[in-house]
Amino acid sequence: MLSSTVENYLKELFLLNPDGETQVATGELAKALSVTPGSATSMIKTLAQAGLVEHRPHYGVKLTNEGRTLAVHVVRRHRIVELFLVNILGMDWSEVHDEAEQLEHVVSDQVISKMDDLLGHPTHDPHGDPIPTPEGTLPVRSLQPLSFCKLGDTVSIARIGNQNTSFLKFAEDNGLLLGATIKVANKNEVADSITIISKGEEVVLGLAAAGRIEVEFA
Amino acid sequence: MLSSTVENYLKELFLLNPDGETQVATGELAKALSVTPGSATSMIKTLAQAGLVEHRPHYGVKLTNEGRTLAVHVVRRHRIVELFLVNILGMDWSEVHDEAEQLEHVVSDQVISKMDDLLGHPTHDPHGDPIPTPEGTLPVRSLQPLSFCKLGDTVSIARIGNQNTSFLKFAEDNGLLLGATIKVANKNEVADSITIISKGEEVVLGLAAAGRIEVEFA
DNA sequence: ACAATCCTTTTGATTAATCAAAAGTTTAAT
DNA sequence: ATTAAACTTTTGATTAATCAAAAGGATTGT
Ligand SMILES: [Mn+2]
Ligand SMILES: [Mn+2]
Ligand SMILES: [Mn+2]
Ligand SMILES: [Mn+2]
Repeated sequence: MLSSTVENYLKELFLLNPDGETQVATGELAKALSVTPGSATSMIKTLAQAGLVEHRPHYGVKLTNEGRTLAVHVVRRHRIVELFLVNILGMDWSEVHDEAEQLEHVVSDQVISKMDDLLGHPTHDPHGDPIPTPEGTLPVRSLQPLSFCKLGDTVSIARIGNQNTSFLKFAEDNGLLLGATIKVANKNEVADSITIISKGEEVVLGLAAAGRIEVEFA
Repeated sequence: MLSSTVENYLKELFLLNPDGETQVATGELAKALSVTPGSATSMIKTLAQAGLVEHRPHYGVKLTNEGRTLAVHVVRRHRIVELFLVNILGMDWSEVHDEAEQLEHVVSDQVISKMDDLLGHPTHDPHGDPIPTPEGTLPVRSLQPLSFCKLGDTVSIARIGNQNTSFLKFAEDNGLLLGATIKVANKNEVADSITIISKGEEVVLGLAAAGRIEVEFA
């Protein structure tokens, strides 16, 4: 049995490097998990010992196939739990991330399977993130950040890549929900801002924030 | 934040001594939690330090009011989760105890409250155990063990005081479900057995097993 | 080539939880 | 009153996870 801590490290390595192409820096991992770099180094060594990651000291770390498989299952549990909390228990999409962060480590495969049935085998979580299948494959979509859109583009919102509660509340308050159609009304690289029309209202966003909203052409 | 370990100790102390009248022996607690007596002693000292239990060395341990309140909340979470797993997710009553044993430590009050709403504010869990209110009060029923029944008694099953998976499966297979009406067809103190009619079929139980089935007169 | 800087790793300590086995207490039996 | 049995507590060690701070690599600018 993997500890919650180990599962969190594996999951974070996957999220920071989903394709397993790059190497994740120790400091980057440490920051994502809110631990000191020394703690991360120490855990990386443990995981390498267990064959779950490959570590090139001073260069970085990467999941092995075995580690990746385990990580993807944690992600599956996280996302199914999130969708369950929203769709079945009626919680707000801005609240469920922290709950799922804990639940992902204790819900059994059987519970996940029952939730999956009840939800009708969903492909995406409340934030638009793909839900891996039980076999570990991920649906792929080609999305682009809202910040890349050009003036006049009409797109629909497909993913919010920021789990922060207040960001999600802000998005909700301004009609920036999954599937919502929006139009780019202004874009000013110098002012670092983009203006969109959502539900007939103008909403102004910094480009950094807009970069965390992913869209597809409708 | 209390650790899962601390919550398990508090909960077990409550279950072993719900009325807070007797003292729980260190060894009894240790056995219930599957730890060595030394581990229990050590944790008891920690809990006493935190004001959650009162410890009389070599005599026993008892929850304080504060400890009891925390324990009852763990019990509430456990039982709501169990009922949720059965009624909403469709799991078997024989499987949910172990799941709930983990989930009770991570589900938030908000999740519990949503489950409670969805379940219609139930008063008892799938095994007939009372669900404490959010304020910590417990519904009381006066039940008696099936082993105390006399020949000819007709009673209905109100609680199964044994969470063991195979016991619960056996009970289910023999129609010994909550609310089922049964009749005592034979009782032999010497042979240590009792025979009941359940769904027209005879079922023979040892008196120890029958002692874990609690009934009320219909 | 040589610092300065920025990371990463190592070292040494700490905390929570546990166990095995030794030591101590209580109780019950002779 | 002793002794034995049963239980509890203490002691000493271990494991997982963490941190602060020291030490060690790598990179970049001069
Ligand atoms: Mn987590
Ligand atoms: Mn999500
Ligand atoms: Mn538990
Ligand atoms: Mn129960």
